[in-house]
Amino acid sequence: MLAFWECEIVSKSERKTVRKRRSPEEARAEILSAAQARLREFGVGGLNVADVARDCGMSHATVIHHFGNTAGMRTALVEHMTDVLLRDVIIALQQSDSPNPPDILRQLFAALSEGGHARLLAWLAVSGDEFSQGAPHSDQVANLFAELVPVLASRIPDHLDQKATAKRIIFLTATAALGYGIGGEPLAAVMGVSSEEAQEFPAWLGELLYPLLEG
Amino acid sequence: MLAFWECEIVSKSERKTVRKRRSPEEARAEILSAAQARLREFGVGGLNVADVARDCGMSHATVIHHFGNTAGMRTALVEHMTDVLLRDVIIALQQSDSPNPPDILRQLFAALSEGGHARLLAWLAVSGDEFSQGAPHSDQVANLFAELVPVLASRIPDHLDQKATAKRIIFLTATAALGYGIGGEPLAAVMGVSSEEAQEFPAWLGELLYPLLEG
DNA sequence: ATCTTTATCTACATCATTGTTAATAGCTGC
DNA sequence: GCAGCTATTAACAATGATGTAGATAAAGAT
Repeated sequence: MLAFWECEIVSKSERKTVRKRRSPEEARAEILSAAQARLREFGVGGLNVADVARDCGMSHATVIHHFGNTAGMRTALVEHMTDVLLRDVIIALQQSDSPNPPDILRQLFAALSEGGHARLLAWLAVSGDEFSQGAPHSDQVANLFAELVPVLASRIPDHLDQKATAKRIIFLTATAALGYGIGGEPLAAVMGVSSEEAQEFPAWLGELLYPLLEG
Repeated sequence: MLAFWECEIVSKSERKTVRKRRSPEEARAEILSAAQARLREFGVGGLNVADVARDCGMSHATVIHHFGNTAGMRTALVEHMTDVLLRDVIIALQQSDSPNPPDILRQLFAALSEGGHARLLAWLAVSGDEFSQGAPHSDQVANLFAELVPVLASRIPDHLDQKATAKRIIFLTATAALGYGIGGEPLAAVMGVSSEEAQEFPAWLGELLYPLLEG
């Protein structure tokens, strides 16, 4: 049996937690990673500082220390995810160095529909202007498309409006990839389409567009 | 100048608010309408009972009285919106009584991309299982597609797998409509596509698929 | 070693949202 | 008119999330 002051001292000394001290960059990266995982698993509702902090093994005050407030954390997350999205698209377009337009389109489709990118864009579209600060880098995306259009246009038969058709093809590829990435799985399920058939879909779309790129 | 007890009586009698008494059906409809408007304008974050109630000119306790709790209101909203979505799709497919497959596809595209239906589906996809109770009526949707597939398949050339091709065409139309409804506007803006050009896109898609339906 | 910096923690204050309860008021039927 | 039903309300309670303040500890610098 201890006297009350001893109890107090002991309990206070036992409560001394070991702190894991990170560099600011490490801390931010760790937090954003956990936040992204929570977003994937629990949706928008899971994006609160307390839960994210617990996933990182830190107190929520630390999260606020690094991002200012909850909104700061969220916009930083959007910025990070759009950065990754843009990087993936750029890589996809550069990777298909064989300037074979169907290949390019397939890469574009994959880059937009995979890796949760479509879900990110859907989230941005649905979360009413709440995260538009960290929104996609319009200029870079515009440049990307501006470079892509003439590549496709040069392959399109003369009797068509080459530039307009190229834009439409890209537009179709992008919208289909978006819809595929967001609702492809449940849609396939409800249509009785097997997952193998669904996975062949991008290739089929490429073949469908091939006649337009034979010029 | 009034004595304090008179003040009290007057203030209490003046505080008697006039109540607008609705039928349960009216109240539910009014609440769901306001909730849908808030969802459109403020996104998922705007869906709390207090704000919805204020938009209806009632207290939030009334909303809870009619739906049990906040989750009840939200699932009821999802149910209502998916009902409307399904109804619109059915109407669209029946309306094109001229069994001209390109027309059918165009109607399907319009029904899925317009009226905020695409945004609803995106919302469902992003809101991690939070509202899956009120999710689309899988059976009816499956029946819908089951009826649609043979109509298209009969028009598809023999040398192709008619049923598989029909499914792919429907799949493409649906995913493109989804992506178009969700991200068509900002995508067109960043691609330098005018809104007129974007509005012609569904028709162009129909023409693109036309050769497959000439059988 | 000592100092400085700052990432981290605990504890508290604040606010928003949700849900409950008891009273009230607007209908409908008699 | 009167009575019963219930939609509606105000007020309160409870919970959770956010943000703040001061103390503390881990690292580097001197």
